Amino acid sequence: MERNTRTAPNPGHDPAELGDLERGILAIVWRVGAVTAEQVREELARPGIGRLLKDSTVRTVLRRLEEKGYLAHSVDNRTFLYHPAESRQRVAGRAVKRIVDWFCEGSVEALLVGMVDSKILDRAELQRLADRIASAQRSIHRNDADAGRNGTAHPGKETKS
Amino acid sequence: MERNTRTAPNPGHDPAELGDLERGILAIVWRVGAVTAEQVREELARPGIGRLLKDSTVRTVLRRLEEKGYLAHSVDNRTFLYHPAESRQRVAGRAVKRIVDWFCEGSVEALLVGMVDSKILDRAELQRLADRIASAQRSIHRNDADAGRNGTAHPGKETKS
DNA sequence: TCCATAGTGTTACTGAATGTAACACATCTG
DNA sequence: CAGATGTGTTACATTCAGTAACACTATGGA
Repeated sequence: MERNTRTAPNPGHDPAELGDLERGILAIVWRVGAVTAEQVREELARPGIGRLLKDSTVRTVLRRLEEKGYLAHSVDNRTFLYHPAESRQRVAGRAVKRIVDWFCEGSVEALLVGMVDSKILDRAELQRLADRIASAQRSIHRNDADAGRNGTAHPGKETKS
Repeated sequence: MERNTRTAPNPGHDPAELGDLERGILAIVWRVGAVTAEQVREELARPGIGRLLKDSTVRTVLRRLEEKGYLAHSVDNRTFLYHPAESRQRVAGRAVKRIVDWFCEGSVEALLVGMVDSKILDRAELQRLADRIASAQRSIHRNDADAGRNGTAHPGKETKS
């Protein structure tokens, strides 16, 4: 029982419903790649942003993130090794889709207009973006076929006892 | 005292922290333009999506939305007339900025890549987007100067008693 | 063999945000 | 003046995220 790297119980969870700590921990996992609860705990403590959290706190959040489908874990010699179940970009993409659906009636174009309008994107940047879309598309094309999906599906390392 | 069309107490509120009902009501206000609590109530009841809410419920949510800076109201003959304090696009823009900052390290490009990656945007659409950015920019340029910011700052109609 | 250590599983408490609404108060109108 | 209409205030239940304690279980060394 208990096969490692189990499937996420709830894929496609709404990323807007992540709290600050959850987001922070997710960021760490994305950055580091595969972490233990202890590592996460240390990472969190580093910049003095937050005091050192209790071990159980970190583990609770990690578990919740797994339940929500953001993380998966494998068991490396009795220790949980959490790793991303989805790439950051994928999560971001879904989050933005929701926003576009809710507030822009599904029009990505309208969204970009809104971003410029609210000074989030200036026209120069938008132009740069347009210029680069072609190359981005090429890169996407590559990723379409190989395992390059940043962070999705970690290569095995399962040394289950 | 109590000048009408008061200033939003909390502009720039995080749009991710809106509940379903709040979002729904906001959508109605954006669609209709300026509404009374009663109108909102009727609109909400229409598709049978939710049962008819009590009047006080709707008013509470409207008030909260105003507190959060999404709506403003003017008093038309003793009746509150709520109207958008910010355009949908602007709100969407802010929401997306947060997401980009959190999940894409500020790179809108990475976001677009992620959207394609998670099938939210297909390459054809992205291409169309690129093709249209120039014209969108022209349109933005126009909006830069005139009052065209969809939904922001409603023209007066204040018939305060 | 037996215990200390390292890790996990389970359960819980608190505060904030939302959905939902009752009730009291004010004002216009017939 | 009474009723209708509309606002102000207050409240309660739920849900979620932050935070953590405590119990349980292998594993490795004395």
